[in-house]
Amino acid sequence: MSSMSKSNTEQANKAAIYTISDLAQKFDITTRAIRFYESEGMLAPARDGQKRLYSQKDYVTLKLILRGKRLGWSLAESKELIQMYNPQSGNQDQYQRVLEKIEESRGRLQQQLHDIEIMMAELDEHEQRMHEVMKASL
Amino acid sequence: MSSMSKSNTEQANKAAIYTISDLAQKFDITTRAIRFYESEGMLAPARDGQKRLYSQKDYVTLKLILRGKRLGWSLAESKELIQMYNPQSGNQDQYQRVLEKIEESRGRLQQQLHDIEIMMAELDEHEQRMHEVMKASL
DNA sequence: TATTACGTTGACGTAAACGTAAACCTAGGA
DNA sequence: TCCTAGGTTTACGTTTACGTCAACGTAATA
Repeated sequence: MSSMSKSNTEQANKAAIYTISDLAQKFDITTRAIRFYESEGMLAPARDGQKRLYSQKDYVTLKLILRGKRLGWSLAESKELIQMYNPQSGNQDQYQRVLEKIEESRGRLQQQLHDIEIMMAELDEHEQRMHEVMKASL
Repeated sequence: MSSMSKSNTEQANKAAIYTISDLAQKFDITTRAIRFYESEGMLAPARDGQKRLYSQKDYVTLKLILRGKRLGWSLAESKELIQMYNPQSGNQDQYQRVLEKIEESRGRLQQQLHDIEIMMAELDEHEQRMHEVMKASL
């Protein structure tokens, strides 16, 4: 009836909460790893008594961490990125520093992009040679 | 005068030889690292008495190792790749296994490519937000 | 009520990839 | 002949990123 109420799914999403083993399953990592990331100051789950309760934000943070890992970033580097994404009120100078870090990250990603292109090309080449050698060996 | 002789530069390249500190300088790594890679069976430089002499092939191998590192590959993984590139006479089965490894490497590189695209997009987004916040804070 | 499942906090262990220091050799100048 | 600059081996130390117990709490379930 009301066009003013936010969708229930949105409400549900905001309230979405995971246990530590939920996340471990979803991301195929161990609970130990998740606790370790917390000890490194990368996660700060809520608590129900002793038990950790992870929000959607924690979920996203974990996704960032693991994406970083796949790209060979250290946890320290991913932590910087994550902190960068977390809104921090600051002065112009600090904004400037964040912009520099963004540029830095971009630079690294571009280098990796370049490395991947070369590796792909070399794999292609090698595959061709392999096919030839295989034919010759028949 | 002869169209049969290989170019001198090619000869020169084959003879190209580096000391360990030459390579350390060129790649901006320590000699310790280079010796470590050898101890891991990834390099096998010639010797002049005690001293190591690195060929063009060693140079290329080092390049592969470092490219792998930039992409977050372990030395063990890079070693596999390097061995894959080294011509090994084998049977059809072994060729098949090499082809599978090539596919595997490609898969990983594609995942990384995808991760990079997402990261880049997120960096762009965040930069936009930063600019807005900076304007607002003036 | 006893078990099972899942959670917690220590705390020590481990693999990878070098760093660092000691103790030595050796060829080429001053 | 004595440095100095480079090279060598051996060996222990260090950082990162968790793995692996142990010892315990708690909630649902047979």
